[in-house]
Amino acid sequence: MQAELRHKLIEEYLQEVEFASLEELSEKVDASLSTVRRDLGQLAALGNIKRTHGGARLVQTNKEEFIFTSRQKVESDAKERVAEACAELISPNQNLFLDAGSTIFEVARKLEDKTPHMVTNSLSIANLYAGHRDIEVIVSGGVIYPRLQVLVGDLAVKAYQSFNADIAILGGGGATEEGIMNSHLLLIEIQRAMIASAKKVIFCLDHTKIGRRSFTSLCGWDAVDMLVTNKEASKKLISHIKKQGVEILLA
Amino acid sequence: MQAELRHKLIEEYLQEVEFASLEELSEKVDASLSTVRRDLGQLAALGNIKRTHGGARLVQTNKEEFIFTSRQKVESDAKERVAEACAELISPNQNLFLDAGSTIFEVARKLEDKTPHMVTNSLSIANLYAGHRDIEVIVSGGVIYPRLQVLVGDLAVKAYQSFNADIAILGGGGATEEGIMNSHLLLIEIQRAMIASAKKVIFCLDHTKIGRRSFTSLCGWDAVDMLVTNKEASKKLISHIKKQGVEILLA
DNA sequence: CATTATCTTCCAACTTCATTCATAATATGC
DNA sequence: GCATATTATGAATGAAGTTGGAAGATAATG
Repeated sequence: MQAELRHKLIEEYLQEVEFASLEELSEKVDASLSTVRRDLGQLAALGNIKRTHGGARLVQTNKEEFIFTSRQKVESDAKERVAEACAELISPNQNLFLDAGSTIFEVARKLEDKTPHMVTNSLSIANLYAGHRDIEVIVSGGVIYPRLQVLVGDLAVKAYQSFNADIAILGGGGATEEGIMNSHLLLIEIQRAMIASAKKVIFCLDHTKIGRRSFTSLCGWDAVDMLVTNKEASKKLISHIKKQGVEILLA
Repeated sequence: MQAELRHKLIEEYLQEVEFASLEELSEKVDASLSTVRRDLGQLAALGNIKRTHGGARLVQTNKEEFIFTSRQKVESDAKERVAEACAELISPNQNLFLDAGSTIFEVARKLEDKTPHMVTNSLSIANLYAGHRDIEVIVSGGVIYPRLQVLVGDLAVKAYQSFNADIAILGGGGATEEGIMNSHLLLIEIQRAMIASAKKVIFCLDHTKIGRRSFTSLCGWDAVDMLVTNKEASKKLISHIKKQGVEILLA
């Protein structure tokens, strides 16, 4: 097997599992431990991967989508581009549902000129526009989920059920051939309510999420109208998703 | 098992259970106590985790990070004393309704040790405890009223109607012989809902509000169980209010 | 103050690492 | 096509890092 092919396989595999041991990778690419060690050394030198004792992991791991503060530093370039592209899709005065999560927060930032009406369960987004006179923000209500700055629970679900949005903009923990996944059950419950009450459903996921698995399945691709991601996302998986009738926007 | 994987497992487990003993973790990741100890030391050094005697807990996201707490100026001495006195009245684990407004925000600050369950329509209070694991904060939902950091409207009213509180702690724009007044109709609508669903109603008003008129009448003294104010308040008016069956607390 | 639990420090067993070397695959020159 | 240079691979080796347990120090508990 070619070195290049191995490198690609290793990266893809790490996207799925976040962390893998040398032995695991050795078996996966059918090469000796020495070779895998060399491969990882090269990939690590390029910065694509972080080498650890006994294995390797994706860089950026631990940066879970739903953990961030409103004072966060600039997110990755990819995330910003995705957010920008998504915001472009919105026309003035549309009614939006906005999910919680760092990517969607970035989208919200870029919506200032569109003066949309937005419903959100993200405290961060609520704070962002709390002092803004021109933008109407409806907060869903709910119990504060510590650390995540998200409102969850019955109150939030009912709130989304009682509104109708033109577009729901959502994030997630990962996406595979089967559909979107997310890590927190409480969030999934709310995201499903958003999907049910919105005319159009757009997911914003940067390339690090494409191919990655997460804790629980949120929905299949049939529930999704559009996926906004960036060019670095796995071409193979993207075309597979496209075949399932999802409109794709590459930032 | 690799160190990296153990770290991930430990963090995930702590997110579930909040606190875990060494032994518990040792079993969970199938490693010796020594190893877990070392792992926790490393995670603690990174700040992801807080080490304790015999175990570890998640580090709480710092509430100081939030926009609104820092924006709050030091309030007047009188207001602070009123807030302190009001907080003293609360016993642990009571269910509270917390109004918006600067005085009530000060009360909320002082409730940290009481670990009450609170429902609020104040974004500032929501932010104050957004990262706090021990205090359950329910946000009412509603439309953000710009400048005031308050949620108003139907969603907020309905939220308060659907809960029952032991105590509602409210503020206002002014108080006269006839009762409490407030400036914003939208707020009054919500405050009335709070009063209707609470067993006990406490108003916190510093002396500058006593005797002052405001735009609209909120309620008469018959709806109020207790008034917390400070010694500088008009004695004459206070005794008049007392005669109407309102318990008075002078800070 | 005594008892127990937990922490720190240390060491031996074990795993993983970097380096070296021989062999296999690939490229280059004639 | 054949011989030779270049590179990639896999195994062997001592070095470095990791692990689990034991012993003494320290902290919690009644």
